[in-house]
Amino acid sequence: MARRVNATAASLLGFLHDGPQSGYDLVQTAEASIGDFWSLTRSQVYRELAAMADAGLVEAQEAGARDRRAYALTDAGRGAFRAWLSEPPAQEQIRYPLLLVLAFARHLPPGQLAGFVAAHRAEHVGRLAGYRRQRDEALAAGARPVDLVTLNFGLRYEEAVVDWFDHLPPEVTDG
Amino acid sequence: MARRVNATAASLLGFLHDGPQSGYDLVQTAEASIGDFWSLTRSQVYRELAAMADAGLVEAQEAGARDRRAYALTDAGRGAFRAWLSEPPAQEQIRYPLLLVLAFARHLPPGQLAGFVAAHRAEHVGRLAGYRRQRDEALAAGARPVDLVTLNFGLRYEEAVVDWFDHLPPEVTDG
DNA sequence: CCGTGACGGTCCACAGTGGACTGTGATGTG
DNA sequence: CACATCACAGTCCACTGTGGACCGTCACGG
Repeated sequence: MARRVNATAASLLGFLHDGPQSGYDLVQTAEASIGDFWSLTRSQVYRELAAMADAGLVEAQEAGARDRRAYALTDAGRGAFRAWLSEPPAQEQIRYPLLLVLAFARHLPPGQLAGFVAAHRAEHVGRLAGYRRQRDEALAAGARPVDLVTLNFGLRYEEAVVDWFDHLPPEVTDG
Repeated sequence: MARRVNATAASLLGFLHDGPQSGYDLVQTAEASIGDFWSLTRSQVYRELAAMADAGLVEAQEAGARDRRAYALTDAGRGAFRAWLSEPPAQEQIRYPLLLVLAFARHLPPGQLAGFVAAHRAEHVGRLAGYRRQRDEALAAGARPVDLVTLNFGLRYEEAVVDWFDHLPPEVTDG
């Protein structure tokens, strides 16, 4: 009985539906397609691939140049992926260190915060611009609404965050 | 030289500024005050307390009833906390399994998603209502804007998410 | 007086993060 | 051509984070 896979492993199985890929490829693929709301690291990918190979969910192919080793989906892997898809997804997790600092702001010398806040705001403004560009490109390429759901999440999220930054009280934004 | 503390340990040091607390207390305190954007678990709290006691950042007091053991801040702990506050906070992390499922929606039988989506929407609607109640209570109690910054983040976030849910294409919401 | 449940903590397995490190092939420049 | 450089591909480790199982202890209601 193939052990239940975790969400990260499942995402790898998902990508392998499009053909065998190496760990390195999978990191790139994942970063590009789900990286905005699902982080994963090299270490994790190789660990999961090894574990899934053990469990028969994927099959390692012959190593190519530079030890490059592609993994192919097996039927058991396809089954494990479908099983994962049918489980109710867990709630999202957010950890925001800046909010932690804000929560302890009374312990900070005044003015200390402004720089941190400005840097984070700039980061979010940049991400928002990036998402808008992505959306425009996708629409120009004829994407359907259903293709934009995850991108739209990012858009709304970043809009909300930038809006929040723009309504912070002066105690927090004045350097 | 007191080792640099991580954000979780630092938050414990922050809470201990208000007086000695046990690990159990700290879990409650943290859950109530920063739980919405900074998760931590029992295991982690006891682990960090032990490590910080080793490093001299906190001091364990005599065990009371039920092995209850309170920890008190030391000067080194106060220093480590201030050092942490002065570091630029990292970017936030979001991991949203539902988006992962949506990203792989083409592998799902139609109709499968609707239930998941509805459940998550309901959860967010509930959280939004809770935040609004909290805000109203805080305002009624005379809170200043600066006291509401983290709560406002939650409010804007949940508003954005619910709005996103309300604009999902029918392929995703129809059961 | 006893069952139940909140209190308070320990322990473990698994998952996730990030950096250090190794070696290899492609590439472009003197 | 030789060689420096850099992207590729993977390994490994320490630390951090998550969640559940488990244990004993006290308080309180029936």
